[in-house]
Amino acid sequence: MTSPTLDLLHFLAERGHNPTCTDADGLAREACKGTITGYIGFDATADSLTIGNMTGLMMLRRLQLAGHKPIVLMGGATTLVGDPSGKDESRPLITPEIVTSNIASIKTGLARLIRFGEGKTDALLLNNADWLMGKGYIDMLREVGLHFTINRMLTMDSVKLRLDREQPLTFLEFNYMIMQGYDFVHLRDHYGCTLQMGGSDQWGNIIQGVELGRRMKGYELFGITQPLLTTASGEKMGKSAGNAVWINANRKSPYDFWQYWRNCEDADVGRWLRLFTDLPLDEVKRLEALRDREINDAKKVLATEVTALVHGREAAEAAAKTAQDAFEKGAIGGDIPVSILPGPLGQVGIIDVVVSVGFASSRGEARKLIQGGGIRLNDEKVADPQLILSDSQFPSGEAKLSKGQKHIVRLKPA
RNA sequence: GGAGGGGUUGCCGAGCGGUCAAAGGCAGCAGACUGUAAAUCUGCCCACUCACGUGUUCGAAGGUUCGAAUCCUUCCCCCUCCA
Repeated sequence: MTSPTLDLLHFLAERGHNPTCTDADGLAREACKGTITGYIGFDATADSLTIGNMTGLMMLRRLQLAGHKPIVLMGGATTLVGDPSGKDESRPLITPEIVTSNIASIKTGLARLIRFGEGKTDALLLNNADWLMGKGYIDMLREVGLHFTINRMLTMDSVKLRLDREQPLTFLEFNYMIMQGYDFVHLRDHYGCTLQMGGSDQWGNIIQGVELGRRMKGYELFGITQPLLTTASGEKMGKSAGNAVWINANRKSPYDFWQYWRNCEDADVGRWLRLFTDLPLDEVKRLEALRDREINDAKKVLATEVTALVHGREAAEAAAKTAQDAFEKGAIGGDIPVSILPGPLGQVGIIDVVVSVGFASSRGEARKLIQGGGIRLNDEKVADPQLILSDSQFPSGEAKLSKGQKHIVRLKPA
């Protein structure tokens, strides 16, 4: 048995994180001393994290599983500044009030992925607003700014990208890396945190923190990054119909979340199973070896396991059952959303119904959908856009309306 | 401060007095084929209208024209080069 830390890097590698470490040997020595505390920072630009953040969350989860202590750092202060890394233009400013409420909401979505608490390896959720907001400008410059040279900062990729493209990089954003560096040192001071993880776009920021710790206090700090995830066909991971796949249930229902994973590309199943579930590796190997029609079984396992990690086992099973009923039995129930008709039977037209359930954003769009054969009522194509709904379509008190193969709604009379 | 180049429907990007609701590509939605996959092919893709059509769009406001995204004026914003 090697040291726990070699295990950590090895563990991350075998689960598909492809970690790059600033100093693997040093981190190994550090692990010999005992539990490592490691953190990842998240911006609070929205009220929920997305599955784009999930690889980071899974790294924290695995840090914890490996017997170490994770810190989830919410960027209550840094979000007000905006990280230029990996972006080719500035983001609009966001107000402190929004950031605060975003953080509160994000917290609720993390409970199942990472175990929080008071114990030795229980995770902490911190907010850098707690130490950055009250920090005086002159203090900050003298304590921290002293250790950064413009020469060095200008060599950072995040800065170079903007300069090379002759896109503006504001002084505001230019300060982001200083704040992030200071966070790392603060976490080392107060929580003994010696490891920062993140996506490869964070490499520069992490290095700055490592160097700052050494200059200010002689600390030995470490960083691990993982490459940006893309799907097998080269898309940036985590978008569905152009929208982010949110982790919080109020943003995306467990059923829709389940569907996202169920619909992944064949070529991604193995990677996703490794990264986003805790399934044993032999099981992963068995599942990813399935071919053709059978690979659907692997996708169902993937969907249920990931959904269970995020929304809980019960919600995951329910989503799986709803999907099975809907797609394999043609039944509707469970988590299929219910919509009330916008008018009385015998009067409401199908077009208005299609719009009111959200299948189309205008009546014209609804009409075109129907004309294109995209709408079905009780599994029968609606051919006539003028169709008026009547009792006969609601034999059991409700009707099934679908758009395409995957969008289903249960209709109930007003 | 001086000299130029721009701002077009989600994005990229044509158009440069009528035939422009505006080419093409991407993204998206639907159909076919399938396995709730990928690839491919087809249709749709500002709004209202069964439809003919109508109403709002091409940074903003005015103007010239029978007629403007296209020309003129002013304004706002972005970029490049020179100081």
